[in-house]
Amino acid sequence: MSKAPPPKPTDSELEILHVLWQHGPATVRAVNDNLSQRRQTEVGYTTTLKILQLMLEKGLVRRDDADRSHVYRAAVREQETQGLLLDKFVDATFGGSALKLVMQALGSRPTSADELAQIRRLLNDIEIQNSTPNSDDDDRA
Amino acid sequence: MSKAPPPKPTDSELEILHVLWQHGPATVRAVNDNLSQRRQTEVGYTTTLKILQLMLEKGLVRRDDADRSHVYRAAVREQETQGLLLDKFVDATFGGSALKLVMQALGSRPTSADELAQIRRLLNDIEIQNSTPNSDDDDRA
DNA sequence: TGCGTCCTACGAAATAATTCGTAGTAATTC
DNA sequence: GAATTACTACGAATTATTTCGTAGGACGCA
Repeated sequence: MSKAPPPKPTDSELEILHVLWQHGPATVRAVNDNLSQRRQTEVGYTTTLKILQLMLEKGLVRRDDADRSHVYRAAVREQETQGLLLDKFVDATFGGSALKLVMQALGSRPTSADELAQIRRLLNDIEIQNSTPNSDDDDRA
Repeated sequence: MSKAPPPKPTDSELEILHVLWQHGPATVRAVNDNLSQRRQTEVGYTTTLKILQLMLEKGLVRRDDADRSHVYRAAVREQETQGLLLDKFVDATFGGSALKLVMQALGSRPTSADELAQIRRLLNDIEIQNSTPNSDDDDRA
């Protein structure tokens, strides 16, 4: 058996992950500065430190403590984490229907022509994949 | 000044809202039975009662206490609530980009041809709306 | 009327998340 | 080498959420 997968990050943890995903490995100081910037309010240094320590225990980040200033980096991938959170959110909010979510997301907010075009391209790709099953992803009828 | 808008429901509150949206006004007993069904585990009656009472204070539900068994009903609309939650979720998880969310939702899970068709129809509707503003949804230029 | 049942109200425990203060220690500087 | 600064570890207060126990009142019925 392998180790337990990292749990769903909390809001604060997710904010820190965004920083790490965007900037790569960083010290507590760097993360904290970045965090303070993107919020209205300052964040206490030890607050950021504490959360990073908890994230380390949960397996959400790894750290290099060779130097005195430890360097943290994300241990989970952005897409995978977003996918995990999305699954939970779809279940909780839209009863598991990704379709409803997409309809709501597109229907209740302005969407530019460019964005619509991107989505159309994606739909085309998906339909091609659906209709031309490859050896990897078979569709037994 | 008007009254404060109802806050974002918590997970448990959202679960109860789903029951009320689906079944209409209901007693605590009815909500609790329904809740116990859709979970693996039983829910304590007073747990449901308590949450409904808190939801009443927050303005998420209204109640008719004319009879001994009070009857609760949702005070917030399903679509609006989902929209509110979706906004927060998009901000927290996808940095505010609804496009990324949609791409992730469609790209990383199986989507049936029927669903894809529905989305295409929606895209068409949106593009028509974008290009032909009507009198109802004004176009002062 | 008295008993059992169902209901609401309320207090409070348990857990989780967020925040920060303090202490100790290593590095830096004069 | 003494003082200042920077960093980690840790404890703890605070707040929110979820959960349930208990008390008290109303109802129904024999």
